Amino acid sequence: MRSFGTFTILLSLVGVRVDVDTYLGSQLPPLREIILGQSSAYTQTQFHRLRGPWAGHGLPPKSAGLEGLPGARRLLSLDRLRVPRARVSAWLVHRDAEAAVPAGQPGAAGPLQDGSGGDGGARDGAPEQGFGEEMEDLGAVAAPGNGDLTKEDIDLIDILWRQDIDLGAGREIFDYSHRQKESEVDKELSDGRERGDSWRSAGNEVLDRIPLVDGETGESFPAQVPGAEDQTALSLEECLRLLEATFPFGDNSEFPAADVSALSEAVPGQSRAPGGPPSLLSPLLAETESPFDLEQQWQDLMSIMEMQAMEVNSTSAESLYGGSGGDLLASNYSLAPGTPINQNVSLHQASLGSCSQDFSLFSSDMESPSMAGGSALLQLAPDNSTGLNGTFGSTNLSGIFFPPQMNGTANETAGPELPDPLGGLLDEAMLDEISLMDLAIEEGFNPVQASQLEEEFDSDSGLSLDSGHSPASLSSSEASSSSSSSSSSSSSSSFSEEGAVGYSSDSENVDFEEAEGAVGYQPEYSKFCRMSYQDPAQLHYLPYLEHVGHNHTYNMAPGALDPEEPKAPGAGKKSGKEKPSELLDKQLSRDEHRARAMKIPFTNDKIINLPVEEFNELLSKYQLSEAQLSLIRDIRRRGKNKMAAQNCRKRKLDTILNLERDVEELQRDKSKLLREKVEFLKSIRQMKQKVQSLYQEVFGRLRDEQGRPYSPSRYALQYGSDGSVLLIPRAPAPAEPQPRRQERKQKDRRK
DNA sequence: GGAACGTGTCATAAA
DNA sequence: AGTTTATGACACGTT
Repeated sequence: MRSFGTFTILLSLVGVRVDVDTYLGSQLPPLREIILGQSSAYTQTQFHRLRGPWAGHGLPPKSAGLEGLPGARRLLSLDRLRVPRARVSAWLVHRDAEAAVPAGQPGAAGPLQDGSGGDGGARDGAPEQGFGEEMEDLGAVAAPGNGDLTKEDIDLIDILWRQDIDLGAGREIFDYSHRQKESEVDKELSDGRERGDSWRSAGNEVLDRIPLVDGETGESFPAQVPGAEDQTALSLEECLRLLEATFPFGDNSEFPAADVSALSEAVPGQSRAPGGPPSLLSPLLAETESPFDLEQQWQDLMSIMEMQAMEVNSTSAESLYGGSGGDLLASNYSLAPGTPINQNVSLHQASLGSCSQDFSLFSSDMESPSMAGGSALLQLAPDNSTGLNGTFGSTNLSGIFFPPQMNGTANETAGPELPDPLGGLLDEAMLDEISLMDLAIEEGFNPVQASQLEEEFDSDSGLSLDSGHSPASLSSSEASSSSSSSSSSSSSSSFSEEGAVGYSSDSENVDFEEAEGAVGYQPEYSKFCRMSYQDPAQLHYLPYLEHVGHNHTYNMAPGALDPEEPKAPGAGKKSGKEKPSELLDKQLSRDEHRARAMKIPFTNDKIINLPVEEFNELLSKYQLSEAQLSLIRDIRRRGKNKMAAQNCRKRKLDTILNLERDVEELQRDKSKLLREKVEFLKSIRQMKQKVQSLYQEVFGRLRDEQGRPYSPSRYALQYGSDGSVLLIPRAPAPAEPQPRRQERKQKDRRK
């Protein structure tokens, strides 16, 4: 059974009774699956089936009115919509703000999308459609300030969204958020304001009106500064939403279940701290800006690369990737030779350069809302929002887990921050990945390959290890190898081939050596039948040829047919008197000529291919001179060595081909691993975002004895290994005494 | 004419 | 010890 300890933590902090049944009754998918995007386990159909009831019917009425926590919502929304996500988020923020405004807020851009609230049932269709609707809304509701989404932008978003769908891991997240957003909007428009819970409505308004800073994109949307009354309590939906957006696991493997009483104790005056939630939540959201920004920069760059790959891919005959960004990246490397360098640079920028820049990598259209959000943030929380951006903007990724430096000292990064187990990992992993990518670029192979792509990758010329050995050439070589093998085993055409291969117009006589090498007259023929002469069954054929093609050397006296005879074969070969015999001579190997010259009574095939016993037996049958025996032995030796050389070369070639194949395979594996690494990095990033969000949320709701919020610059939450949560003071400020320094609260609980 | 390639041959080592 | 096989090196012809 799933534990909802995390619920307990949050809900107890905000003074809301936990009703797990409400969650369970909401027919929500398991938090783990929704949030973590184990989604990948779902097929698209399954997912739509999964989200169907929720999207169609919305949350149960009991929990339906929560439009709050836009930031938390956006933690999930469009998480994988990288570059365009910023724009989409801007639009979402805008829409949220507008949704909150209809109550009469001046400056509302106009009527909110009716469709989004009423088309929940229709969203069960293909995700493309759903998003298409979104995009229509997006285009229609584009905010004057930041919503100048062009058709190109929308197309880009759509492409990336489809890409996310292909990625598998992203679609659920997206759809979940999408669904959630629909639900929220729907509730906002329909019954959200009719809710009798005035406090909740007020809270929602505040939450909706505070400067919205997209936790993922870092974009801020200038919303109207609310009355900023105290807003502490969250509805169950808010908590659910927050939890879902924060914790990936329902069983709270990372955060032990909280004890309600202990947590309540830890947050005295929790419920009515004036200006609490807005001032805390907004900096919370703002704080997420920079870390998200950093990582999103990286992610955006990845997305861009994927886009490039996609574009390149779309033009190529073979669709190299059907899956992940890594694949896209890989294909990008392979298919777009010009791009790798840019990607490389981009990666470096994202990982290194981005650490020192806040939004520099983003276009102006993104900076705009961010800046606006920042200013609004200062307005809302003048006492603790200062330097937030600076702090996180200059913090590397490893600092994402550090307690929020909500106050002052922008560069006070040191502090008693919590250790960041994932931060270092992420940094290292990113560095490794970058190095891997660099390596990949250096090696000229595509780094990332989806498992799905593996078959496709086989045809991926991007490996470009050896363009000459493309699968076609490989197969052809294999075919030739096999053919040669088969021919060697079949032995059918062997002997005729022997004649072709072995016989040129030469003889071995020293005088004839100039003709050596004529063997290669028919390379093709010999290539196909090179091993055929191993077949003894064909040995009888050669005598026939010998007799047919008479050699003028035969005219020589046996005594004159000394193997060392200088002139006879050569003269005959070059005489040109008898063209037919000359042609025939050219088909004879030197050894054949020698054998003829020496009047060897059996064929060279026999000489070469007969087993030793039979060969010796054959020799015993004839009265052969020593010269003849020597020639026969040489013929046999050379013949065997000739075959051996052919086999050796064939083996060598096969070895080369196999090695190339192995290299290809290893590169595929490497690419696959790299792609998996990228996926893991994404997961880690998401986890960190969620954990950070929860941290900030929890911390922001802590109150001291006087009901005042704790200063993030002075205190921090620390998670104990035993599951306890401690409020610990930060490093003491040199000038200012720490009144609550000794204060130490333990919120508690056990798993 | 020279490079690349294919082939045969030799020398040598190992089986 | 002789034979077979494997392989590097070389030479030569062909393209």
